[in-house]
Amino acid sequence: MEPRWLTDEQQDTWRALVGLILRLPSALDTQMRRDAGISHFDYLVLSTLSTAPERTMRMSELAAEAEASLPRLSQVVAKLEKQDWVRRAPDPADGRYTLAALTDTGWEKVVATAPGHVDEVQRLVFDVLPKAQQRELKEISRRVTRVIEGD
Amino acid sequence: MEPRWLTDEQQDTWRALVGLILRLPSALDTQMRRDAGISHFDYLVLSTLSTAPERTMRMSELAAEAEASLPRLSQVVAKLEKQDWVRRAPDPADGRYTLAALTDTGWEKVVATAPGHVDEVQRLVFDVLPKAQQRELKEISRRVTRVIEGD
DNA sequence: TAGCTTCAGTTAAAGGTTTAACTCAGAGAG
DNA sequence: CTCTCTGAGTTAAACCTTTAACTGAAGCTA
Repeated sequence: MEPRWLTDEQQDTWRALVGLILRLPSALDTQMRRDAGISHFDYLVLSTLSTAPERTMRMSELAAEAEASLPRLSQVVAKLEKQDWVRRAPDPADGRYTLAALTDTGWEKVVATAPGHVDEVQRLVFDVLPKAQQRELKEISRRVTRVIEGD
Repeated sequence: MEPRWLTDEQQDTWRALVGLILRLPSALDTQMRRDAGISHFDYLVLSTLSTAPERTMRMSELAAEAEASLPRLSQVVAKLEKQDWVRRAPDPADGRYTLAALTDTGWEKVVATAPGHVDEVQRLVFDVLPKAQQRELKEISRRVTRVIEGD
């Protein structure tokens, strides 16, 4: 069974994509650590919570939205809890779930941090891509993540 | 100075892209660990070396091609050296540089591992993207990484 | 030649992530 | 009612990555 080797064209594309997935995360991290003292993933957790009803979500829901494993989320939320940005409590409706809630100081942290983050996203991504490519990027990302989810 | 908030459309795109950059690396890692017992980054280092003249490169060159920091590369190469896949020696032409060379067993490891890797790349990326989107993906990735490099 | 500087590379420590084992609440079967 | 099963969440250990400090080779200046 002969493997399906990449064409030269595909190799170029693949190398470019690998460059992207290796560099973009660390670029986002750099900006967040420099300007807000937290990692990009910390911010993702806080900002995801900030958009939820009551600014509260179950840990497992939050993990799914933030594309994280539950152990990873658990560690990070423990850290955020020490800063008093998040608080955890068992779900009164079903003790198996844990509700994570954004505190007022956590909300303030998001508000203070969001502008620098969106500026960076604009600068790194949207400023350099014409509208048509922005549309393609959404479609491409969804198609690839859909396959991965299917596994 | 009002921050340049993302439009709804841009938010969708951004979320999709974040999903991609969080999931694709771990999907690649999963396949490599399962089928070859090494990380995707280990493979990237080995395969990059395998394409170099004499299968030999300076550490700093290799770090640049593999988009890695030098400390990270140094650790990984130390590990690969223990498996006798790579050997290091000072550059005779200039003792400040270190040459990393792929051994014969290292070459065999790449040959044995490549088919499973390319199959996975085809499956996750190229199989789900029409040619036009493949072209866009290359262009998009290059534009974004170019900005990041510029920093 | 001595001494300063620069830069490649390694090493050590701190922090983050993953994997596997464990705890515990609720649901269902007998 | 009790036993078992399932699945959410935490914890511990191994591993990996980053940051900062260190080593050592070559070049430059006096």
